[in-house]
Parts: sequence; structure tokens; C-alpha cells
Amino acid sequence: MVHERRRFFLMGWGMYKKLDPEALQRIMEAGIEEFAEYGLDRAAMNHIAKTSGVSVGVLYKYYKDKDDFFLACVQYSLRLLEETMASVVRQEADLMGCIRNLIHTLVQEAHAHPAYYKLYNEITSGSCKKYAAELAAQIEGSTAKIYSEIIERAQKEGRIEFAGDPRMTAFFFDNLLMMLQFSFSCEYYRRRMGIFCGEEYMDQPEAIGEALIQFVATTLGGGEECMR
Amino acid sequence: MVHERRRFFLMGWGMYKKLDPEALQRIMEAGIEEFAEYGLDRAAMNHIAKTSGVSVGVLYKYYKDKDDFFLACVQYSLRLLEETMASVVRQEADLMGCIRNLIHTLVQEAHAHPAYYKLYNEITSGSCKKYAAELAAQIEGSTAKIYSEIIERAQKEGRIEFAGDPRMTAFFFDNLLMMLQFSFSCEYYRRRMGIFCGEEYMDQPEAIGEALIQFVATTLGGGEECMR
DNA sequence: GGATAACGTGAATTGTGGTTCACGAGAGGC
DNA sequence: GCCTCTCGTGAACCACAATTCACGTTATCC
Repeated sequence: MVHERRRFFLMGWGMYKKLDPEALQRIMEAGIEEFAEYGLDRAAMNHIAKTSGVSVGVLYKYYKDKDDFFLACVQYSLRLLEETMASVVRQEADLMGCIRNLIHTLVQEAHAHPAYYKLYNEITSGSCKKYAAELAAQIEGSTAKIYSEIIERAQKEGRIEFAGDPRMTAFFFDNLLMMLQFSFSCEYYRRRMGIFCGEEYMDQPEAIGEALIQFVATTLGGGEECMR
Repeated sequence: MVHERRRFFLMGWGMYKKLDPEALQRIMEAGIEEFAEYGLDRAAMNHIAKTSGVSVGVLYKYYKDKDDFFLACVQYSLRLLEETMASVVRQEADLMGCIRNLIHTLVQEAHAHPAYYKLYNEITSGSCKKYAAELAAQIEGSTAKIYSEIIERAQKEGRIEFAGDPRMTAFFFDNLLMMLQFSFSCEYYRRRMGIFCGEEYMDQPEAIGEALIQFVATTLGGGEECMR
């Protein structure tokens, strides 16, 4: 009785308690693929249902509407991305090692699982304006803090020469990373990279990653001793 | 007779020759605003027609369909952006002066006319995948070439220390500019900038521009003599 | 094993908005 | 004045996809 009541408040009428985990996974993956491929607006719930082998009804039992389902897909893929990134940042102590590792992982991942990064790109686009503020806070918040702190510490300890505001430095650095991710996953950015760097690089994440490491190292390190 | 025939091939049945210039301008501006605000998919042709004071019929007499109209709006706003940028690059001879000027102009413009830059952002999103290749070629082609050449020349003449591949350097540099534009025009990127740099900077394009100039100067120049 | 509730189904409903087209107004020619 | 051709109009049409819901199926409890 108490449980019934609670369910009502948590999920609303007609919603069920939970979905079996493998079905949930299939649904999330189908959703992520679909949204990455067509974008929030053109993705079709019916198609997602078909792909994941359930009926549309199920989607609407567990998610209020398309937006709600989309946000769930975003959360799902974000969790995976964050886990990857967090482990990279955690395991490396020195700044350049961390940056090097971060960039390598990022280009590899963006190239290997474009759908996650396309979804990330999708939320930056106009169709998600409504959620821009909360999504930005959730997604960029921790990254911004971590980068700023690492840079500030490195500046104090004299390990990097560049003296600009740590927060802005973190911002520019992350801008470079963000563009790099998109360049290996989103169609327009991929083409653009091909035009700038040469088409032969469109499938060479390591080469571009390596070049960016040099670029960043030059700015932050000021010398060559921290590269190689 | 001959003219009739020609019109057919150029425009298709039911299309007219031309629109009076001020109506055209109103239509383009309404379209740009609408697409910037709602994105390609959510923008409503009926609404655009109403805003620009013509009937939907007119839109479909002059443009094949919504996509066609959208691309016309993109071309229109792009021409304006390119004119601005070209004049900046042309009038400055030395590299750092050029970069400085470029960045200042860009942040000012993005902050003053967000719609143009939102539209630019829109074409990088998934909903325009169909046109990604040709749009990228058209939009990024000339910029990529100009930046690469300037950087390569500066390297040869020893005016910059950074020795990385000029094309990739141009790419990273333009990545920074692109993110900067979006950060002053598109909602998600604006929020993100607020989180990284502090909310007080969300309306201070000059401050961020100045910081980026320092950042870039450090990488390219290697020393402080070219700043000030 | 039957009653009840939980869950899943997908055809039907519905709203939105792109696109069409039958019609009216004005301009130019005869 | 009348005919014709150009141009503009906006109500009506229609496709598409989000959302619903009446109905089966399965699970649970007694």
C-alpha cells in the first residue's frame, strides 16, 4: 500500500517500477544510436522501439515523453564517458603525463564510439536549449574544477611557465579537447578537420592527438623538456 | 520563348524570377532569426512568413523546400561573416596583430549578432549531416588555406618559434576561435564558459578575447616580445 | 486454479507543420 | 476595355511521428 503510493509520486500514473537490465541496456543503446544518427528532433520513438525489440508502449511506461527519454540516454552515455575520463585523470600524477594520456584516450574513444560524442554534440545544439543550463552545470562542472586546480597547482609549483588565469587556461584547453572529440565523431567537424589537416588524417586519431600534445605543451610548458 | 525555357531549367515550375530586395532581406533576416532560435527542425515556415510579412506561398515560390530555404539563409549570413573576417585579415600585415584583431572582432561580433553564429553552429549539428561535406568545404576551405599559409610563412621567416605542422597549427588555432564564437552566442557554450571562467565573464567578450590572445601568443610566439 | 495486479502490445488517435493550389489582384500589351 | 501573364495569398490538405489506451499475456498470491 505504502509502496503503491510512493510509486505514484515517483513515476506518475501508468508507469512501472523497473525494467529488466538487459532490456534497459538494449533500449539505451538503441536510443543513443538513433539520437546520435538523427538528432533529438528527427529520431523516431517507433524506430527506437523496433530496434530494441520492445513496443513503443514500453518506452512511454518508463519515460514521460521523448525529451525525458532523450535525457536518460544522455545520462547513460555520459556516465560511460565520465568513468573513462576520471580513470585517466586519476592515474596520472604529473601534468604533462596526464594531458598526454587524456588526449590519447579521448581521440581513441571518439573514433571508436562516435555515438556517445555525437550525443554530447547534440546537447550543445539549439534543440536542447531548454536543458542547456542544467546539463552544462552537470557535465562541465567537475571537469572545469579539476582542470583549473591542476593548472593552478602546477603554476604555483613552477612546473609550467604560462601565467594566465588558471580558469581561463583550463577553458581554452578544454575547448581544444572538445573540438578534438567532435572532429573524430561528428560529420561536419570530421570534414572540417580533413580540410584543415588533410583527408589522410581523418582516420588517424593518434597523429592529430600527438600534434595537439605538442601544441599544448608549447603553451603550458614553455620549453621542450616536458615533452617527448 | 527561350527565356521561358531557361527559367524552367534554372528554377523549376512555379518559381518566379526575383524578389524585390527589401522583401528578400526581411525574409532572410526572419529566417535567420527563426532558425537560430529554434533550429532547422523546429523552425516553422508559417511563422517565418508571418514575421517577414509575406505569405508562405512566396517562400515556396522562391525556394524549393524548407531545406533549400535554410541553406539560402546560411549562405546569406555566411556572406556577412566572411566579409567581416576578410577585411580583418586583409588589413593587418603582421601575424600577432592579425590574430589580435581577429579575436577581438570575433568575440564582439558573436556577442552582438548571436543569430549568425547560432546558425553556423546549427550546420555543424546532426540535423545537417546531409550537407556537412559541401558546407564544410565551402565555409572552412578558404580559412584553412589562409591560416596555414600565414603560419607557414611566419615559421619560415622565423617570426614564430612553434615548429609544428602549419596546417595542424591552423586547425588548433581555428578550433579555439570557433569555440570562442559559440561561447558568446550559443546557450550551452555560454553556460559552459560561465562555469569554467566565472559567470561574470559571460558578458565580457573583451576580457576573454584578451586572455585567448595571451594563450595563443605563448604557443606561437614562444616569447613575450610580441605581446603587450 | 482462479482472481487480481503487473506488464507489454501496437493499432488508433492526434497535433503539428510542411507543402500545395485554386483563386484574386495588378501590370502590360493590343 | 479585355486578355494574358506575373505575382502573391492563405486556407486546406496530408504525411509523419508523438502519444495514448483498450486489450492480451504473464506473474503473483491465496
